[in-house]
Amino acid sequence: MKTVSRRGSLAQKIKLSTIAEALGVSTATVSLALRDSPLVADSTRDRIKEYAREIGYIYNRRAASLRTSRSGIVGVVVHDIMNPFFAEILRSIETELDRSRQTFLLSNHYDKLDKQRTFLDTLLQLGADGVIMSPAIGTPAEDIRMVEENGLPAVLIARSVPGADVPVFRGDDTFGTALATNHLISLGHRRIVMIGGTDQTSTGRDRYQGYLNAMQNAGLEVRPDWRIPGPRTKQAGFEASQQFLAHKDKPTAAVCWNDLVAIGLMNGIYRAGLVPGVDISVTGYDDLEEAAIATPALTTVWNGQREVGRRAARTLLDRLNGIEVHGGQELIRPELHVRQSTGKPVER
Amino acid sequence: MKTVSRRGSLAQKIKLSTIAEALGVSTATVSLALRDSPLVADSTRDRIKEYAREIGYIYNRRAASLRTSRSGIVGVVVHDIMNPFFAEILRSIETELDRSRQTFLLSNHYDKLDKQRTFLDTLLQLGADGVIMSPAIGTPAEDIRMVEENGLPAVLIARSVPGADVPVFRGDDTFGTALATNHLISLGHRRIVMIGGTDQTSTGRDRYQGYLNAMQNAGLEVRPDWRIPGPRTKQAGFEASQQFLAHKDKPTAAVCWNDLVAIGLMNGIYRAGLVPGVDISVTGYDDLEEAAIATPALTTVWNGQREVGRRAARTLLDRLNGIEVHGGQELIRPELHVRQSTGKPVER
DNA sequence: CTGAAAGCGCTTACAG
DNA sequence: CTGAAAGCGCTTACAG
Repeated sequence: MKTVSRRGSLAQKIKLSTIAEALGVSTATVSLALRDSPLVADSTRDRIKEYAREIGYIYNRRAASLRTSRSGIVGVVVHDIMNPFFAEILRSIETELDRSRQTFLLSNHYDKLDKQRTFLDTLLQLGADGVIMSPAIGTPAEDIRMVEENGLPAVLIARSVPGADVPVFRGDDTFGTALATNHLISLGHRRIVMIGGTDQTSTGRDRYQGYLNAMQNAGLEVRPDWRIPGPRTKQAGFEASQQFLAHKDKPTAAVCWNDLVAIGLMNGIYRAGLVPGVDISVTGYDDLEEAAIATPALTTVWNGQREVGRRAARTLLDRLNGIEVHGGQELIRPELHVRQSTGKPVER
Repeated sequence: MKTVSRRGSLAQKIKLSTIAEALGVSTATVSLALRDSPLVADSTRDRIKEYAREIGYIYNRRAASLRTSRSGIVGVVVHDIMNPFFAEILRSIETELDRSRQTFLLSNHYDKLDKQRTFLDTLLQLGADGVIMSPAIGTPAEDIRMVEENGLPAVLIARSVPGADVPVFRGDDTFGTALATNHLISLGHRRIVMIGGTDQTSTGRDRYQGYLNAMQNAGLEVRPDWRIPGPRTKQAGFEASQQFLAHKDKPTAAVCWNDLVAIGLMNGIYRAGLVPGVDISVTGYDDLEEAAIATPALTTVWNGQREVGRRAARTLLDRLNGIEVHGGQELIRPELHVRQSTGKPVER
């Protein structure tokens, strides 16, 4: 157990000029050679690259970026990267950005505007090339405009910001929730509750609207207390189960905000001695990998996470490469995946 | 739907000298004022800061960092940030780093050495101040030494790298797995299987060793085919359930690599018409938030994720601040949390 | 308490 | 195909 010091003993910093002097060429030539410029003779290039590798040269991106004003950094900020819904989006963004050798700088904002602002500020200070964001609740269009005006192009995912004229990629939530609700109605359910979510995001409003549309089109009554709003976590779903089961109207089915809420709810239903999919039907939303192996396997709505991430990343890369891109929303069409958590209603 | 161009129309870049000229002071004074140096008169400082805010000045960290060779960036690389085990560690790292106003740059390596190397390289190029890593399987000590020698101090979490003389924070896996195994033995189980994990990581070897120790200390037989190695996911646990249930020796309990595997296994047990915690006892590892709301609530080993993250971050920050720090491993002592997924054995 | 000047390590016209 | 020189936007001795 010996003590370690802050810095290793680096003999002395190796830089372009170190190589240039050693090989008797100019720094311009070294710079061009290392970036495979056709302006440099093959033999010169090979000599330079070989020598650079040999002495362990490390390219200084700060210096380069200061000069070129391109950093190779793309920021990504979402509510919570540990949420599997965002996780799946992030994976496809990562794949796309890796391909273009962009470094991606990730952050959570936990729906806190000031955390989001701090992050955007960091990106501006680092001279990031662009940002992909799922905006925090209450993000004003002005915040988006500010970063854009400072040379940081933005692309939105999952949520839109009214008044912000940038590309947005998200699922068609109204349509998707209607799919789930209609599925329950077609099984014979009449008393259907919606659990989770909030009116404060575009997603929240849209999903509730989809539920309302489906209920009303079927001529079913919608009671205000049939909506149990709340966080979008397993824990919240678990806790909502008590409120749900104690409901005097004995609802027979629940349309859940997402798979996490649905899985939590199903756990709560089990704890109460009932069987989800038999005694109570439950639908999720997102079709996380986990949905298929839940018990019972969860009927849910596939929300195109991969697609959202892929298209958002590509659109941003296009903007970086000077390709013109359309502002405005692009909706991915969701699909219903029927599994075992839904069935015909039984009277309790 | 109008087209958006790559860059907003930024009138012209505002920099220190813009402010200096406007206010008739030097850039040195502006620089010092913005960083609250006591060298600057209060009134001068206030004038400068006020004006900077007014015209929307954005600090250029690349330029500053080029000059000072400190970037304010700390890299964090783990197998998979979406894995809830790492997620909990990351959250506490985030909290610590936020407090010190360090930007944290996150990456997955998915246990691919070259992805890890690319990331470390990026950190070196960006002049990152330090790195916290859960090293990919097979990471040679040489890789750690290289980054350290290039001025990037490293701290390891969750896994150690033999021969690398840097601080390591992880749970005491041998002890923890022995806790779980002993718990099952004390309930009366004799045929206990270990599911998930691999011999290729220090964690994998240690956890298996803990299981072996407990079994042997109790004088119980350990058969080679009582180990079902595999990935550390729900999916893997789910799939292992078939192999487990088909076992000719009819094991009555399973020590799982982690909570994810345990939850997947329990789902598989349900699917087979058996009840975990009654017909088969199952233990997890990590005590994720999810463990407490699983069905049945999972008996598991708390692994000190928060603690690991917090101490790793603090140790790195100490190194950055020139405080001497001890290399070598620090083990967090795990605790057994008994819930409903374990009980006395029943003969099948 | 403030200013003039050098320099961090690159890249990019420009000249040859 | 290669080199000399300017400049990206900061910070830091140094001088006053």
